[in-house]
Amino acid sequence: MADSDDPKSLTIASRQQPASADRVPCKECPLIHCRGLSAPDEGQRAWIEAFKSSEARYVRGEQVLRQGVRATRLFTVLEGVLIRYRLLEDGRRQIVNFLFPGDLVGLQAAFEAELTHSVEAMTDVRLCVFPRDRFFDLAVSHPKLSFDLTWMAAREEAALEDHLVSLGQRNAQERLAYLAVFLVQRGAATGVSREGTLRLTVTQSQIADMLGLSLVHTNRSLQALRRLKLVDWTLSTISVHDMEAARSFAQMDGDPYIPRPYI
Amino acid sequence: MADSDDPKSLTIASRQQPASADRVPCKECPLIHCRGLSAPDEGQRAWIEAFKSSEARYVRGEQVLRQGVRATRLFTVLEGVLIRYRLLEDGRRQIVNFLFPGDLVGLQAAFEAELTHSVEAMTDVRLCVFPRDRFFDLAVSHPKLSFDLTWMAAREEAALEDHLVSLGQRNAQERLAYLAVFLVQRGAATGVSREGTLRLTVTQSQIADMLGLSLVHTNRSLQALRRLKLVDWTLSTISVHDMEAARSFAQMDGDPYIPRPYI
DNA sequence: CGGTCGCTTGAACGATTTCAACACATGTGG
DNA sequence: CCACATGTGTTGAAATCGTTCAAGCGACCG
Repeated sequence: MADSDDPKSLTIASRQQPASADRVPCKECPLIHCRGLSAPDEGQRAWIEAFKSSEARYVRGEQVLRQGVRATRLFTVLEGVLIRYRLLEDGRRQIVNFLFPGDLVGLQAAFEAELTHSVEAMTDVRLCVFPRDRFFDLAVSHPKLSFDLTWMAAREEAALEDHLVSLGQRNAQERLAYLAVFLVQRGAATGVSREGTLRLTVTQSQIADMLGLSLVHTNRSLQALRRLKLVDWTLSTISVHDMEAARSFAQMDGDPYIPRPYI
Repeated sequence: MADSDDPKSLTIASRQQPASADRVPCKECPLIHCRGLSAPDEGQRAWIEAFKSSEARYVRGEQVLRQGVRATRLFTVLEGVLIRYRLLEDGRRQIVNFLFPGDLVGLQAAFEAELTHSVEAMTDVRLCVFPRDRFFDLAVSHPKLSFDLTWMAAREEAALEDHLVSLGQRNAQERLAYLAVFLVQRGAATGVSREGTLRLTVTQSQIADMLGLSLVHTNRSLQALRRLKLVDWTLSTISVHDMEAARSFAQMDGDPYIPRPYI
């Protein structure tokens, strides 16, 4: 495989060929019905269909993109959840964000830049694959798509801003509450889960690496939130019993439900 | 002024009308000669010229955009430095990023979203003003510009990712070293300063609010870095004596000098 | 001159990390 | 089947990093 996004995982998974056998036509894109996503119209979907080169699948734990390489493809999440993280040389890891259906994966690749982060599947995932080389055609041929692309980049930037505020200003319990609410709401908006609860396997070690906390302190703070009856976060399930209480505990403002465009 | 980006500052500055009297033609854009910036070609500059509605000036301390409002204009930095920050309800402040010449200000405004942050001038600044309403024309009429726009959004996202890693994984001294290097290099790339030193007035309180540290601890860590002869950061000047040493102290990787497009 | 701003210092306190151990479930090879 | 390793969560105790409170200093300004 000449491609640099070799899906060999550092952690768990055994090697697995992305099976691009079946392929969902964009006209029947399952994401159309997500209330958190605003679908492109039929004409756009036809055009996207032509742009899309294939579909890829990865199992939980596999790496989709690796930090430091120049990838030749970009992706869109069709199904499943992934994380995006950066490793420092001494092994410290910062999880930068979670990726849900409709999200763009590896936008940096479009600019021929070295990736500054890796991407790993948190669940089994299906991705739409787009070739980098024809990426520039997008802007030329279909301005609305290009506009949406900028929109998506801006939206991701806003999410990172939120996380930044969290790491900079909130203490451990507030960060946890914030992240729980963030994930549950993103899950609900993208059809991964129903309101208030998200079934997703996240280890405490991953939570710690997202929030810049030690594993031990993450564990204790999680217990504290459970006692407060604000958030109950287990290995397989995140539940926020009282969304409003949790939001105000974490000092979250702003509308949770702005529908996002996707490609 | 019907516009919601009223430049009345919460902090210092007295009210000042943006004087759009003189206006630099884009063909003679002073940023052309910045080695850190890759200028649009002549054709593009002509088109940008038409898109640009005016120029605005703000003095140090003035607010350019205010969190929570829907702005009708977006800006580009022609000269000077600004900060972008978010306030929490209880008064905590997180500075999200610094803005240098060539940077886009208020991209969120383009999508009719409420701004999630405020923007304030750190020095006297000159901004190019673009109307939000004609923004969509950009994508339609000139794909390359639209492409650059996405590029800029992606670049800003990458910067936030860097800051996020800093807040999540680095201790106080490392964060300070990282920020100093970041600012000095951005300054050098955009012609604000010469290599190794940046003349820019930043209070320790602002540094603290950027790095998620208390004022007192910021002060002590700054002194420690001075004793280590890594970074000497005073109210008016940031100097990094040994760039390589500072970079490795802060565990920074990746190329500092990727030329950025601007508009 | 009083007042504000930015910086500095000391000391006590508290949040978070680190070290170390153990419990529990799962999977694997002998 | 057991023995063993591995991944995840939990707990206790000590150490460290960072915060908070409180005070003082010099510069600048009206």
